[in-house]
Amino acid sequence: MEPTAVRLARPQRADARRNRERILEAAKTAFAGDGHAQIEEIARQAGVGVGTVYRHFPTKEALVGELVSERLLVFLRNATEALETISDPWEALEATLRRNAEVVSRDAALQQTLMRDAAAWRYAERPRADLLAVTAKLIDRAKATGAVREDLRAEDVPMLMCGVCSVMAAGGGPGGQMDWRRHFEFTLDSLRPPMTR
Amino acid sequence: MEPTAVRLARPQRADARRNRERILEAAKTAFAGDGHAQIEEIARQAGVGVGTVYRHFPTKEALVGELVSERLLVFLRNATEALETISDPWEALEATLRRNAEVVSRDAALQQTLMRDAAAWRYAERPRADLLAVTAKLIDRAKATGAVREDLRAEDVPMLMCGVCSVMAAGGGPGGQMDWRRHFEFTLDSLRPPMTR
Amino acid sequence: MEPTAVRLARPQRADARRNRERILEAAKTAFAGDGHAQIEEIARQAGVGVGTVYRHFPTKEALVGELVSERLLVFLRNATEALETISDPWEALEATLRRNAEVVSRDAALQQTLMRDAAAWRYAERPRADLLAVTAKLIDRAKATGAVREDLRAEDVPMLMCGVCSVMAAGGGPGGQMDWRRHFEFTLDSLRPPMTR
Amino acid sequence: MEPTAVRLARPQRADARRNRERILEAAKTAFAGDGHAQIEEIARQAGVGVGTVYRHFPTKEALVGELVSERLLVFLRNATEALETISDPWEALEATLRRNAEVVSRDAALQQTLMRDAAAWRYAERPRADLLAVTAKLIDRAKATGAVREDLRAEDVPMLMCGVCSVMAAGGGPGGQMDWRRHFEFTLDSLRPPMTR
DNA sequence: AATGAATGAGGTTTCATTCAT
DNA sequence: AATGAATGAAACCTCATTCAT
Repeated sequence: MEPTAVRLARPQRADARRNRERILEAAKTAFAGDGHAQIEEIARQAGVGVGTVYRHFPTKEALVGELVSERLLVFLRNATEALETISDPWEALEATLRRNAEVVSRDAALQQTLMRDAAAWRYAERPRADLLAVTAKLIDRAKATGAVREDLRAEDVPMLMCGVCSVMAAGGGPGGQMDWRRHFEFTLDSLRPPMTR
Repeated sequence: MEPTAVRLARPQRADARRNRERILEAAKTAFAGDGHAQIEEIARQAGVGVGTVYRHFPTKEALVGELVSERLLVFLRNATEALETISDPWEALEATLRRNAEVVSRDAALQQTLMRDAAAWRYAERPRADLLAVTAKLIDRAKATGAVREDLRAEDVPMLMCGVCSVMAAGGGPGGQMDWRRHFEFTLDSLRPPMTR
Repeated sequence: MEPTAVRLARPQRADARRNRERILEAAKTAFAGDGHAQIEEIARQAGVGVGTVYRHFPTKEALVGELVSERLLVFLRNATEALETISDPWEALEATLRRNAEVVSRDAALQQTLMRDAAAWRYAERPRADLLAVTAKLIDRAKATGAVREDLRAEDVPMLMCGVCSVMAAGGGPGGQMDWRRHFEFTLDSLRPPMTR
Repeated sequence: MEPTAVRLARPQRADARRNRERILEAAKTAFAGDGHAQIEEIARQAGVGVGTVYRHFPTKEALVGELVSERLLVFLRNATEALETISDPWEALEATLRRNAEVVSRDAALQQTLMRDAAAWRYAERPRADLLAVTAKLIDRAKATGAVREDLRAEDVPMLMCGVCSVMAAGGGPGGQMDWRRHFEFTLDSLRPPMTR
């Protein structure tokens, strides 16, 4: 199934791969709490030594960056799928954003990172670009039917989702009055063409 | 040696008050940079010892909370003023939000706090309630003219501004593509009544 | 006894001063072994927390530098004393070098540092310069009587003593055949004017 | 599967030997910088895995020891050659020392080791003994002509060279005033018979 | 024989907070 | 009231060596 000829870069030892996954998994869990996590704890949870973590990820930042990348790939998958399976342009865009928001809402790590650890983005350039491209397609299709405002750009989407994420991360907010789903609906509405007043 | 009789009426209160102000001022400056600040540095800038900082604020969190409170009072003032001086309901609301956003944009400390240091909100309960009350008046007036959506609530405003703040804090974001003013305009649009489609 | 007017810089709290001494003392002992020492261990020996060590010395290097400085002051004292009390120029120079070599021989930390931790020298610029000045006087006096070679310079002394130190640090050397006192005698001889052959 | 019969005569020894050479070469280069080197880096430079390094040398110390041995053999060759080709005893001794010093000066690894890594000497017993023997011959010849002091011993030479090496390793020293060649000249002078005063 | 993944004991440094002076 | 010295739990990262593949 895997044509050997294609294996250009190291096939990577099975156990190493498994460890890598375990570390990523442990990191995800560790960050999930409040967005903070120590390498030692991640290592312990993954059942490996700290050195192993550092073998796989040169820096804590790189580890977080990988987490972000992984998530972006999920976003990308959702976006691509919506583009291909949902015929109504607005519905496709909405479904994409809604699914991705739900994905993020399950993981504080990403929220925190999407917003504050700007440096980690460096490690996720590729998936970010890809996601942006698909987003642009979704938007263009929607513009064609007049479902979204004319001035909407693909780059607006991460910006808008950043806002949604911040509400998630606020965790209910001061009076427990912050509901990210409500914020999300406002955000969706803001994508619509303006009223003719 | 110490005239006890005088102490009852809180003598040298002036000294303490001045120190308090100095600490707050120093903290504002310190946080302004990137939202991080060490107590020791704040103390030095204020020209006092760390111990003095802790005499005035039991905890770093409390200090940040006070900063937030102060800012909320500014918000409150802006909101009250708009309510009293701008006759058009929508313009009053818009002006309030715009001014307050500009205020926040000048100070990373508040941005960071508004979003991540949820705990600090505890120390600002009073001004928060007051601000909410005035905001409610601004919104009600606007609803009466149909300028804003019917389901808009005063509690939505901090939530929406949280989103705007997060974009400020992102400082341009990954590709330097995040512009909080643009996000603010989207947010304003989302307050409007939905199109009749 | 202490004229208050003179107290220009912080009188420094008594306990702080004591701690500083204790840390220095502990560091001396710790390094004495094999020239290696950990901050934690030094702190424990001094009966203080690591933080205290870092309050007094910003960096491990700075701590070592202080150790070097202290030692240089001892050298300086020996040199000055010899200059003042020993009338024969050669004997004064010889006594200085001999005493200082003995001082160093009791402490591996300094030996190691004198030779390998070049960076630590930065923290000892002042005493180094002073020592060099007195050494120059000792040498000039000796030159006048023809007791030392004409081309000898004050800067040669640290260089020559570096050699002696390295033999100390070698601790007997491979076959246990290295005796720094013997090396010292060779070194002394090399200061003499060349034979007329 | 594995032809046991053949294995008795140590087959593929060529491979192993080549690896060994490559490791040694890489180590030499790696140490040349500042005397520090990590096994992993050495392995990479040699194009082998760390495990292979450890197969050839049980310990980092042993590897360094081998490096020292190699160098001692060069010294030995120089000494032997001088003994055979230079008729004037003093000139032969001087040339030997001068050449060997130059050799060392090109390689920080050896300098560092000659002085501080006393343990590594253990791995170089044999060449050390040989070198000592030839040195003794050089010295004896020189003594016969009165060119060197009567109390000079072969064992003094490594001791004296240790001093010279330390000056090399100091790399210019604190004020950049340490010149190992100057130290070497002093050292040479100290070998001479004392003046009759 | 070779590989390189894994280990984990260090090592340095930071900083919110407490407490003796 | 004020001071700033002291604390010590984290936090990140390195590297000689072992061991499964």
